[in-house]
Amino acid sequence: MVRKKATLIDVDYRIKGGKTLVRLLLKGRHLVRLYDEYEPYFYLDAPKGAEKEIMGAKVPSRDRQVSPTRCERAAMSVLGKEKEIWKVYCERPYDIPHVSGELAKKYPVYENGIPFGRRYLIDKGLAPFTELTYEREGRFIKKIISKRDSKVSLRTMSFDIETYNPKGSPRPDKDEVIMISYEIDGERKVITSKKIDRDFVIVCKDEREMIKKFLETVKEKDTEVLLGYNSTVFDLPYLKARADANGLDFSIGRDGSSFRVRRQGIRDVAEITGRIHVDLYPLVRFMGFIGAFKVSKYTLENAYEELTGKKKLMVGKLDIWKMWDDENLSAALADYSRFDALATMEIGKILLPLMVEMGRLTRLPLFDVSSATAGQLVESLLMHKSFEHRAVIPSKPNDALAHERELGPIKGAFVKLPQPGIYENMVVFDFRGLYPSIITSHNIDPFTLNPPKSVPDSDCFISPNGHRFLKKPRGLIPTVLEELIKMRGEMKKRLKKADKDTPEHEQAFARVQSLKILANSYYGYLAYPRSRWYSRDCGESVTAWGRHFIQETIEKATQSGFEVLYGDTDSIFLLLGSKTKEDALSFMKKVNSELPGDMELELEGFYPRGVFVTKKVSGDKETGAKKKYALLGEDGRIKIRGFELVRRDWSAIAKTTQRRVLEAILKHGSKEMAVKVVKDVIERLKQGKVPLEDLTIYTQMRKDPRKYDIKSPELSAAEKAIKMGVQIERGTVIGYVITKKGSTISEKACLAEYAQDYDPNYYIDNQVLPSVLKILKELGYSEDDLKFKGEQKGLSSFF
DNA sequence: GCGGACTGCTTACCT
DNA sequence: ACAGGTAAGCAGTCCGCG
Repeated sequence: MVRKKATLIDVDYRIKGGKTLVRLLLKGRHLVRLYDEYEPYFYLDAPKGAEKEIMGAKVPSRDRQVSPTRCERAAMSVLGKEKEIWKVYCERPYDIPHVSGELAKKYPVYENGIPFGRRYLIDKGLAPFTELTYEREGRFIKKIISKRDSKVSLRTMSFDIETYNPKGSPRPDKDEVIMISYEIDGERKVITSKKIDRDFVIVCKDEREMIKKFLETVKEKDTEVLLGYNSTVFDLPYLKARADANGLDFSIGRDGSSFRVRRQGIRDVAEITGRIHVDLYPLVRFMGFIGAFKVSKYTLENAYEELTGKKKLMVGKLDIWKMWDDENLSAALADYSRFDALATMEIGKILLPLMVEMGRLTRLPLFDVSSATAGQLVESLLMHKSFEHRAVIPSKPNDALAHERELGPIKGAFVKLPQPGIYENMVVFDFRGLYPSIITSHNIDPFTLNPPKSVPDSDCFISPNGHRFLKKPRGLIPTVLEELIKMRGEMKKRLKKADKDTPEHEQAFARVQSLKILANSYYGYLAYPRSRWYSRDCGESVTAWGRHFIQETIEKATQSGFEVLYGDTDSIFLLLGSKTKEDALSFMKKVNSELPGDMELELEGFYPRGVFVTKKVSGDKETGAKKKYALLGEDGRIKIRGFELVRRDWSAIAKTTQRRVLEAILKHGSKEMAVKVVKDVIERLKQGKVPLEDLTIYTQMRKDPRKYDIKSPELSAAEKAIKMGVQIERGTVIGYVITKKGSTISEKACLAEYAQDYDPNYYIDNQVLPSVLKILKELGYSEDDLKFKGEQKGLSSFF
């Protein structure tokens, strides 16, 4: 028996000799794989006398008829009630869905659909990135003695490929890989088959040797984490296809295997045995989606530039093959290729610490956490906590139930209609973590919901829509959420104390971030139709209380003599008017003294000026627009929400002009300046002086280009490009320009790369003017002033 | 035959 | 594939208009 220490990295399982062996990947000085025997099982809520019936179940599994191996009674908390149920064991993890599926026809089944590696982590109370002290015998773990947080560093390689693309997009069956760049341990190289005079270039005799060299390097460097950018969809499959074409095994795994692509939700993930493949592209998108890091475009270039603040070396994608063919330019192409590996590595350095902390927190291994959805993060932690509380983990709903849940969406938040205009001296308050604090303050949980009638109202929280929640005992979800909020508070203190640019600071930052992301996802998970802990009544109650508190606060503010301009979900915008900042703060204090539990109204800020605009409507009803405003902060910065300016599907020319108009009005209070800005831009547009990149409109194709019902400008541009050989599929963000050629806007649309000219009238009438007029209108320009009734030329004639 | 009102599809935003 | 609420563009259709 040997006592050892190592950090837990990953976990999966193998079947050997009819036994299921959990396989742990640990890192001490080196990576080691150790095994532990563990039996797969699920729970069944069947009567005491059902043993014969359970053991008698016989169903086809993967390769043969299987039955449970044994079963036993277990005392558990089942959907909020203490009772005895059956714990049913099977030989192999993949027998579980078959056997439980059969028995589910008659009795409720719990804890299904848990991947076996995770099952093991849950039952042993283990989290990735913790250091285990354990006793081992041969290749088996005998006993885990202790565990603690660990700062493990993983050998990380970034990589990227360039391909020959004379037809626009490269064709994996014909077009060669011309460069493979990578970075590991500060060594940044480009593998290529052309003699290029650069000291970082590794020259191979042909494509086959290049791929071989790359695979050897991955192996020799003992790569533990492999970072790519869109590598699941592009680099890995392309390399594999080229390896096949060259009669080469694409043996990138630690055991010499290739990679496996698995469908996860709507996207694919690529797994590599013995290494952790992290595709940063979906990760960058996910970060934006949950509001952690937001980038305006998801290209490697843009993500790198916006996340690091540095400029990336670029070449035109369509020129790559020409550069390769041109002796004078192939060195520049190598520089670019090498930069891709660097950019990928740098993005990894920003996102990986966050993934590691999120993994620790949710107990998910790095690969899983890097490819997880928000729902999986929440669910993972809840499953662990549920186990700790000896409560059965609810099963995932089947498709029929999930679809049924989707049919009745839950009523959401309240948004107050603003009165359009320009205002001075405002104060904005918002509820800190509104939904999480509502959940913890009212003990909202599927199993504290609707107690028996015999429980008096005084022992319940009653939601505005009439649902009752037991005050005691605490539900699992409020308990876990409360822990997260508390941890975040403590971690924020630690973050403040830590010196910048230290490992402590980086870790505290990543933890604060992870905790925030996670805590904010609980409400969504409760109302998510495929959630194990779905409860329509809970979800409805959270939003009902949300609407209740924001509306109550608006009433209180009005009664206290403030004019309430706007509010959305958890925020209220007040006009100070004759009142002082102190009055506002004492109002906030008063509100807080009347709020229950953890709920708190916070000062978001004071704003000397702000503007709300009119909603664009056909007809003559004029109302304010929700979710669109601009505020001038006391520090001179402008906070802009919802305007064209913050949308990627508007051209830069419209957006910068709108920004300059807002600055002229909010900062300088000058409408003359604003009008001059607009006149100048229109003049430049008319003279054809505006570069195409300022006119490009970016839109994501959210469907397969063949599956649209109607023709839109972006679809029309995409179709033209596809004809020329450009690859455009679901998810591609395309940039297009409205050109002079054609009659409808769609006909005029053309992919930016191929555009030769632009239609100034479109950019004046449909881009610049609409986006600035809605603001200028608040300065007293009347509708008629701006429209020039009867004028056929449209708005452009006004300026 | 033309413009305005309106609808449906679509995207991207706010919290 | 965590939720709902919202604005707004463009294409297409309907409707009035002697």
